[in-house]
Order: sequence, then structure tokens, then C-alpha cells
Amino acid sequence: MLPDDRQSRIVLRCGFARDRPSGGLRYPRRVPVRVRFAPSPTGFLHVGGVRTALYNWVFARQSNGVFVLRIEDTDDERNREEWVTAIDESMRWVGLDWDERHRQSDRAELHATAAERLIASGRTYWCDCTRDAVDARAKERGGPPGYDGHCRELDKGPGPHTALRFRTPDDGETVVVDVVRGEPTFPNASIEDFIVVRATGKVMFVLANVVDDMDMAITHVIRGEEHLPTTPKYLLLWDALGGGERPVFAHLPVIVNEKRQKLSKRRDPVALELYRDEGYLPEVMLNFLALCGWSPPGDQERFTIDEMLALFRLEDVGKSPGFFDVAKLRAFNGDTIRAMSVEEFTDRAQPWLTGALAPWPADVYDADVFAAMAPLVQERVAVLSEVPGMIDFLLRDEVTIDDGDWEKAVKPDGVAQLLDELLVAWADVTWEHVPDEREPLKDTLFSIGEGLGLNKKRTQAPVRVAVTGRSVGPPLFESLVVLGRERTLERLRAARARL
RNA sequence: GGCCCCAUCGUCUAGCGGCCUAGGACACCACCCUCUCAAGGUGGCGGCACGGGUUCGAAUCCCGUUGGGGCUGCCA
Repeated sequence: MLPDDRQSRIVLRCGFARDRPSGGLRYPRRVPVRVRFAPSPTGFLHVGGVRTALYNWVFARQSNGVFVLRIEDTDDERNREEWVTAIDESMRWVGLDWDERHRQSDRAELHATAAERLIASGRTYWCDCTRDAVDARAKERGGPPGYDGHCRELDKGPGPHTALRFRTPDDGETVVVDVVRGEPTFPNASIEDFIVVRATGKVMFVLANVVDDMDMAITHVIRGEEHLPTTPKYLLLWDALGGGERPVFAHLPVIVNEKRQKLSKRRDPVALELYRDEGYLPEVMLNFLALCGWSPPGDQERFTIDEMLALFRLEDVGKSPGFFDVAKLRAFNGDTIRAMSVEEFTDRAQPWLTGALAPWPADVYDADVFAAMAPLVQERVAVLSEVPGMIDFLLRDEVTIDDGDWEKAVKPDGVAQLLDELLVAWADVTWEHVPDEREPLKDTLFSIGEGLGLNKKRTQAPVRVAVTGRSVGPPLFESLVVLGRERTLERLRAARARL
């Protein structure tokens, strides 16, 4: 949390990144804080992006700063309007609200003006080398790939197939002041003369980025680590455009898959909406994503957004890549579901029961049936999309019997007789099950099983499979009471006939 | 290839020179509970990549090695 001196609304002195006696990274803490999350609408919002957005959002909120959502939609080839909507929806779903929202495509004029200023400054030159020519020359001289400065002194003017390059310094170095990484330093000689304006006249990503950050008075650039290598270019442009005090950077560790590679939209299941539809809870996603790169002091792992607001410090963000561990996410989600009141659980499961995500036609659902089963279902699901599968045998007229389960549970010797006796006994037993008190259903079943030398597991298994279709599910006797005597006996008879 | 980044149980992490015989969580295993599956309870397995320094003392600081990753587009 920022101290009270934020009120001064001026640029503050440097502070210590950590309260360690041995000192630490010094970085300016400017106020008022203005941060931005800048996704490009080339696909759904992915979990790594949400993590970045979250850190930005928290950082802004805890210092009374401004959180800017900037849609970087300057790549006509890949942008789609529907993805813009998807980003907004995803952001809303997890509750990350923005104070300002901009479309980079609306700002082309500003970018063009900046490009002109760059040209006027003499720091750029025109180049009409094709990619192939650049590669060919690199290959020829046997040097590293990349642009060789071919057109530097050729004094070419703008024209078709001609792009504008920024002339990088030949010596010196550019250091990035980074709250999480220290001060990565790049020799300027290793930075090639990069393109800032395409032959089409459109400015490139770095330039647009710099111009917008400058114009929006961004104080802290919090983004993925993959942007670190382009940061020196950013800084060179920032200075060339006279941006004044540079923003402070925080390059967040990448999130990787099980193969330790950066999460990719193409090969990994990373769309936030995927998790939403599967029944992961937004607060759990946020908690889990917060942990991808940061952890509160001590052993605490579960926290609310308010707790995170109180505890989060950018300088405590870790440096090493983190694996997106869905198993752990599931565990978190299950715990959170179990911690809910039954009312809340019922409420939040509705999309999968009666909404667009429900696996059955609207008239199949019966709220009374669900109400009777809810507490039992609640402690058995890890994600909400598993809810309908727990009770479908109670709602549908037909049960689909799992072949594997049938073989294992119903085929064994003695089951036929078990079913025969059960059909008789359950025909007039009191149809109720009150654990620890009256358990007529249970008692009759197990005494028949016992008489046939079947243990409890083997006794309940065939009944479960005959009635529910599967060998796993919610507690049997409670389910039977909801199902009712007639339908239960009907299914038992069907199973007996099938044997 | 070049530049940059990273390195504690299988995974995510705590650790900020002595509280470390390295703590927690997820996963896994065993047992208990039990009508199945879960949940819950108890216990267990399991780690400071390697090599040099610095220091009375290093998981912690420095250097190197190795390993992993990112970037290297007229994409963002």
C-alpha cells in the first residue's frame, strides 16, 4: 500500500522495493498511479492475460490509481470484433473493472504525429529491404540473423515497399528499471535498427505502445516477461520522443504448460471462458491466477480479492515461470463450492441446471429434485459443470447403463437372486431413509445381501448400477427416496430382465 | 547463432546470512471413516541442479558450469 504521501500528487522520491536491512532495488514510486492492461483482440482472453490484468488492477486499486483497458487492435489481419466483446465479457466475469477504456485503432492520428516527430528528429531512415534480402545478406556474411543497417546512409525517401526504421545507438547500453527483475541491461549494439512505421503507413506495435503510454501518462508498465526483450526499443523511442520520466516496469513471469513452454492459445486450453463454462468460479480463478507469480506472506494460499488488495506488493512478485496446474485449480474450486451455503450453491449452479449450459431440455429439470439432492451433490463436485451429471438419473425417464459398470456390478453370481428378493421386499417397505434413525431401505437391502453372502459393497453396487446407470454417484438411499418406489422398482425389474 | 531471463519436494511456493533436521498447498501412497464416489481425519513419500568462492556460519551473497525458457516479424 502506498503511504499517505500519495496525496501530494507529485512525483515521489525513490523508495525501497523491499524492507530489507540489506537494501534492495530502488524504483520510483510515482503517483498518481496509472496502469494499463493492453490485450489484442486476436482471440479469447487467456488466463495469462487475466493474471496480468489482475496484477495491474490490484496495483491500481490499492493506490487509488487508474486502471486503463487498452484494446490494441491495430492488426487488421488478425483482429476480430467479436474478440473485443469477448475480452470485455471476460473482464467483467472476473470482476476486473476499468476506469478508462481505449481502442488503439482510434488513435492512429496520434501515432502518425509521433512518427513525424521521430522523422524530424533525424533518428530514423527509410528502408526498402525485403525480408528475403535481409536474410540473404545475413546468410552471406555468416553473421547472426537480423537487419544489418543496409539503408542507414542511403538517404532513401518514403515510397512503396519502404518502411521507416529507427536508428539505434552503436554503443552504450539501455537499462530497464524493473520492479521484479532488477535492472536488465541491454547493449545498444545488440539492438537492430527496427521498423517503426510499416510501408503501409501504419505504425508498429512498439511505437504505438510508447505513444499511448506516454499520452495516457502510464506510470507502471506491468506485463508479461515476453515483452522484456523489446523494452529497450520502447525506452529508446520513449527518450527519442522526449517522454520525460520513464515508466517503471514489472515484467511478470510467464505461465507455462506441463512441458515448461509458454502457454499458447493454439496448443493449450487457456481461454478464460473455457474455465467459466466448465464451472470454475471467478473468485477461484482470480485467487489461483494471483498465485501464478505471487504469494502472500506466510503459508496462506486462499484469499479473497480484498485480502489480496491488502497484501499484494508488486515487488514480491516472483521471477521464475509457473506451471498452470489445473489439478490445483480444481482442488481450490471444489473447496470453495463446499464452503458455500446450499442456497448459494443452488443459485450458482443454475446455468448448468436451467440455463444455456444445461445438458437437457428445460422441461426435464425439477427444482424439488435438485433441492433434495443439493447438499449431497455439493460435496461431490469440483466444478459446476459436473452438477447435472450427478442427478440426471433422477430427472430422466430412461437411465443409460454404463456397460463396464454393468459387467462388474450386476453380472456376478448372486445378483439375480438379490434383485428377486429385493423386488419383493422393497415392494412394501417404508420408503424412507433417515440416516441414524429409520433406515428401512438400507436395512432390507443389506440383510438380503448378507443372506446371500454378499458384502455391503457388492450388495449395493448392482442396485446402484440398475437405478443410476453408474457405479459411482450420490448416496444411494437418499437418491432412491427422491426417485420414488415405482421408478426404483421399475428399474430394478428392467435390470433383472436384462440379466 | 545473438541478446535477455530463470533455477527450493512431481507441481506452486515459504525462505531476505544463524530461527532449516528446509515449512505449507496441490498431486501421490497408506490407514481410519464408509452403501459407491467424494468429503473428512491420521500418517507417509519427496527438494535447495552442479562446481568454485565470500563468511565463524550459505537454500539465502558472488563467479562459473549445466539445464530450462523468452525474444530475435513491415504481429501484438
